[in-house]
Amino acid sequence: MSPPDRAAAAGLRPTATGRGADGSGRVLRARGQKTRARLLDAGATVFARRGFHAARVDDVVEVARSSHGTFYLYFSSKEDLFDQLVDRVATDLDALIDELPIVRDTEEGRAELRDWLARFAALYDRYGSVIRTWTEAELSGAPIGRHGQDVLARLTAAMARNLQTPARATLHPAITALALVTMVERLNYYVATSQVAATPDELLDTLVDVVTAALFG
Amino acid sequence: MSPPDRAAAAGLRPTATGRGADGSGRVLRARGQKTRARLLDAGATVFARRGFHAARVDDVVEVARSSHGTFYLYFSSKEDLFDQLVDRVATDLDALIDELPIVRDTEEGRAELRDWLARFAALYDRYGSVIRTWTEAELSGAPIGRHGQDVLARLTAAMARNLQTPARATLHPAITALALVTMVERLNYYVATSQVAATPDELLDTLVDVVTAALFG
Amino acid sequence: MSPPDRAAAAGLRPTATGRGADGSGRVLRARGQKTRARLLDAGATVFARRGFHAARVDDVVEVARSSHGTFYLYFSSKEDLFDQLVDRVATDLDALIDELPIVRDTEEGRAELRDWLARFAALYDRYGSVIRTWTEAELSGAPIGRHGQDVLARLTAAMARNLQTPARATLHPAITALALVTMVERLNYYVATSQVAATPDELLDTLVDVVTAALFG
Amino acid sequence: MSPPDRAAAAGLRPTATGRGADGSGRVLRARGQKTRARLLDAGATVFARRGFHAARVDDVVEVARSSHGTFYLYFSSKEDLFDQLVDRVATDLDALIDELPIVRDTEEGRAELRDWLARFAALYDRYGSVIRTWTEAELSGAPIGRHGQDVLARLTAAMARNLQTPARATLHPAITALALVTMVERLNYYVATSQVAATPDELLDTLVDVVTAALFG
DNA sequence: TATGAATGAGATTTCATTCAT
DNA sequence: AATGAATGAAATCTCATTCAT
Repeated sequence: MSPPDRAAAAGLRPTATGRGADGSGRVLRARGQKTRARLLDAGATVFARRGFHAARVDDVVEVARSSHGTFYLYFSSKEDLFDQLVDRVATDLDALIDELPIVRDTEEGRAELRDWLARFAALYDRYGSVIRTWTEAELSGAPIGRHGQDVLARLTAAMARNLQTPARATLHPAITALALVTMVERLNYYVATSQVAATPDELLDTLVDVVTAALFG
Repeated sequence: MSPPDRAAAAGLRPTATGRGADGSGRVLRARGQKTRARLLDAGATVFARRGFHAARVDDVVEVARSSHGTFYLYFSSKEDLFDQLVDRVATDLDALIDELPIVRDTEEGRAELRDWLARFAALYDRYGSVIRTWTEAELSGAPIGRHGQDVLARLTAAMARNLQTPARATLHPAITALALVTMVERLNYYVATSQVAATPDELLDTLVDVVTAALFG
Repeated sequence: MSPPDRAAAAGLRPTATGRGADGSGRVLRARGQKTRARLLDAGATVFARRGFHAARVDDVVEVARSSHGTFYLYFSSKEDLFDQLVDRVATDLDALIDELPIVRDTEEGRAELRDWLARFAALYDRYGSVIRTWTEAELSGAPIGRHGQDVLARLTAAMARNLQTPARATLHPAITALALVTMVERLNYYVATSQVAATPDELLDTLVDVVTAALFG
Repeated sequence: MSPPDRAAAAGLRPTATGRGADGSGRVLRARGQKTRARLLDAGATVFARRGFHAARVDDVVEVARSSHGTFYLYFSSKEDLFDQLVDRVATDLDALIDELPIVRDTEEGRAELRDWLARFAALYDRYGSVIRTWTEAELSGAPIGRHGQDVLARLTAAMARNLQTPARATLHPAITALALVTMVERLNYYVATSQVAATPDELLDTLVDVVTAALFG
């Protein structure tokens, strides 16, 4: 009745080496790797365009110039595709989070912050679609939503380290950090989706200004 | 938290005349008014839980303890229900936008800002579900999304008036305003959905601090 | 993501009264009862013709002159339909099992046995399709298969009571009983599916003879 | 239990010449023979586990540790694989049918019957999976099913020869024979699939007893 | 005014078969 | 001789909407 989940059974979880993570055996050759990557990219594109629910597998395979059958060779469901995209983004984002600098109100400090924000913007430009979809309701309860919340929590915690200075002792660290983080995320969102007319440079300059002001006002 | 008079008024305002919104010119008696209100409330609840796409008419009528047939007596489609909810929220929000004070770095100015933010929070507590769903709707470029964008634009414009002072002339007005607005919206979102542990008071205090700092840093 | 199973949630489990067995609320009116019955009958027909796997929901709704949507209003899946049919058959069969007579080698005893076998044949004629499908492989592990095994076990146990006489003490009760039961079932199968040319009367006469001979040989 | 020489011989007999069964006239070398045998064995296993319809080529090649491409090198379709398995079994079964003894109610006669039943059990142990699947195939009226019916008819006819004695002239020969045959088949089925707890010896003893009783009761 | 029932277009998913290496 | 990859027709299932009472 319940057919063995081929993709899952085959251990297709994404790994750069193309070897299933559970060691169950299936190894993807070059061509398979390419197809899988094409489907992941297409997924990012389509989820960005329509959100998780409105996105159809049909759209994904069309963008990837593949077929339904092929899709289910690599992903056990639409949700699985999203999961794997989330994994990818979370990994990249975690790496970035580790590098969030302690903001200083100096020429150098501002340069460091600006650089980090630029890298965040680059990542957002590529995978913002997935990040935005984290927010999409109903998923919030599911493990996916949780995953997104975890990353958000780590980012906020990293930002909160900036508030452990006497200067801003009066601010509630968790809330302030979250305020700054969401501001950064949303602004990137509005710029990435062209809902506000601003150049990337203007975005960065403003963010550096506002964040610094908030921290050292 | 949610101001009762506002909510009650908003519940009926769009059809205060008792005229059905489906263009049929049908006049609603007391019982019909009540059913319609129940469906609208249920819609807000369900859209909040699942988002626009994942929300099923089935869910709405179940929450409203009504039936499919009845639903289509009051709304011509699922989208229509959402539209009417948006109308309700947009009206209330526009009224609030008109009252956004010019922020001043004085005891009195902070009190005014705090008061405004409290009223925003109250509105968000009640109708945040719909506001959040705007984001999802925006992705599809539907007229609904446009409606949301308009309100956002008006709110941002109002906030931008705060930046036309010499003090902050260096900041990009549109972006900064948008940054502050989204920060306020998102923080309310995270508090309303209990994704961050903070009391409403802490939220308000922090927002007043950060907004003031950003404007007068 | 996982939409609430409408049929299951609605408590549509079959009950003559049309009230959900779990008391969850949904009550079927006359029309609904009729449609559900039509679908169950169609299921029996189609499963008989093609077996469980080859049967398509398409076939079932066509025979019932209904639609896909309606089908899933009453059954959560093809398997659920089968489950409910099994329930129905198992209940009837259990009632019959209780009445299996102790076989006696007298005119009267043979008449009793013949009568029972006739009733079994009637039931088999109606629901043999479902009974046969119990056998269909892979189902054996699933709860469905188990259900079938249970009924078989009860029938065999009832038959085994016939062997607790000194006369046949040398026979292995469980195996002998099973041998007789399967013989009865299979013969009905071959007659019902016209794979052997025999009249119902010939079938009954032969079965009475062989069973009696086996027990009193 | 399964007589090694028989099974081994049967494994290759249909293509003992090394000629592919797909009509391509391809001549198989040792390696090809081995692969083909592995696929046939895997087919028997999988058909047993899931039945004809539920069995996927995927499962077969996985059990055979081969690939889809290879499968279609040896078999033109899933049905072809089943056909070839049926051929294999039918050949063995026909040989056995020819040896069905005329049952006599003597020590020697019982020994002969017991020996024959033991050989049947051995064959069933090995290929019962395919025999069982005949039943499923019969439902669809496919040529495969017909094949199975033919073998059954021959077996029944052979058994019917046992009834042409004055002693049992009152019994309907075809039905009685079929009754005995199906009893033998089903009992082997239940023992082979461990659905009844009985040793092969108990099975044989009981079958000899019941068959003899039925014929000479 | 209300509602249970019915519908069918459209989405997801499966799997036998073919292809390219 | 072997195989990983790709395909698409066909199946299952969902749900917004209409119908009949």
